[in-house]
Amino acid sequence: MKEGKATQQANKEFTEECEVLIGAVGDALYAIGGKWKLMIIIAIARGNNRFTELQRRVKGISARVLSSELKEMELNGFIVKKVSVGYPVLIEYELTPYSHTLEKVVAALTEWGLQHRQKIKDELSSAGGSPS
Amino acid sequence: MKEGKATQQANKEFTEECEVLIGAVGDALYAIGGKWKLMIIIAIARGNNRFTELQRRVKGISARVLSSELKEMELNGFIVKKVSVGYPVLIEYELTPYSHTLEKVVAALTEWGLQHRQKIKDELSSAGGSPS
DNA sequence: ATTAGCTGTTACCTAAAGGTTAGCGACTAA
DNA sequence: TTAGTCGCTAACCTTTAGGTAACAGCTAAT
Repeated sequence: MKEGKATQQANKEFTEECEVLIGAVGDALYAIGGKWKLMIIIAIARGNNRFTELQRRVKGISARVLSSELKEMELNGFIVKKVSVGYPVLIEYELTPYSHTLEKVVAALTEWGLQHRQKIKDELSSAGGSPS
Repeated sequence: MKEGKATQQANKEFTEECEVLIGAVGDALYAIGGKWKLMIIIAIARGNNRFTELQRRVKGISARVLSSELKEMELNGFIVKKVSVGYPVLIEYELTPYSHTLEKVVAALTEWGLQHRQKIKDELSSAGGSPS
């Protein structure tokens, strides 16, 4: 059970680093967690700027939830709502520069999601592919 | 409103790509979403392999939730539970190779989380730093 | 005149996630 | 003997995310 002082010190730093990292993912998940926010960001980034467009693109989201997510995301500085007072009134949602800081996160998550789906598919087809 | 055929084709591919991406993040969030899973993975990766250790490291998690998360993560192939039948019985959780595929995701998320926390802190101190 | 699209809001409800408290069985240390 | 650690589990409860349905005011098309 004995540890030298150097080892103890190393452990302590390791532990602290660990807590910082855990805190950081906690913050990140708090801000962009949930089922929809990242999907909405992807959709807007891909040129879907209008409410109904988003509703169609983000499969399964309801108007109520889309509306409340957009509001929250605007409040938190991820998107801006632009109202063109032309005719008819045109409402568009756009990403702020801040939401572009999420690019790496989105990229990592989509990449992982793609290979994860592939893995699940492979497992299913090898396990239950041709049942007796 | 007119679009050439080439433009329409480009739009269609863009749209499809968008749906694939949205589907992928959806899958990813389904598998590793929620408040705790990534935190637990970080903690285990940092050498916290035992139940009580994890409970202490992942601040705020309850025994009930930790237990059920560990079970689910074992089921989904992210961790393994090792029982050493020595004395006393020693139970350790370890990451599988598969959970290491999450490294990029974890890295991106922690990096973003760190700068996000910094941003929030800056906003607070400049907005409410020295009220009259 | 009716229908449909656009951009939401409101009220209501369900399901899932997660928190709280308590305790068990086996052990150890004071 | 008492108190504490470890690795949970059960029962119960609260909170929150999210779904459903209806409707609103406006315009455009049939």
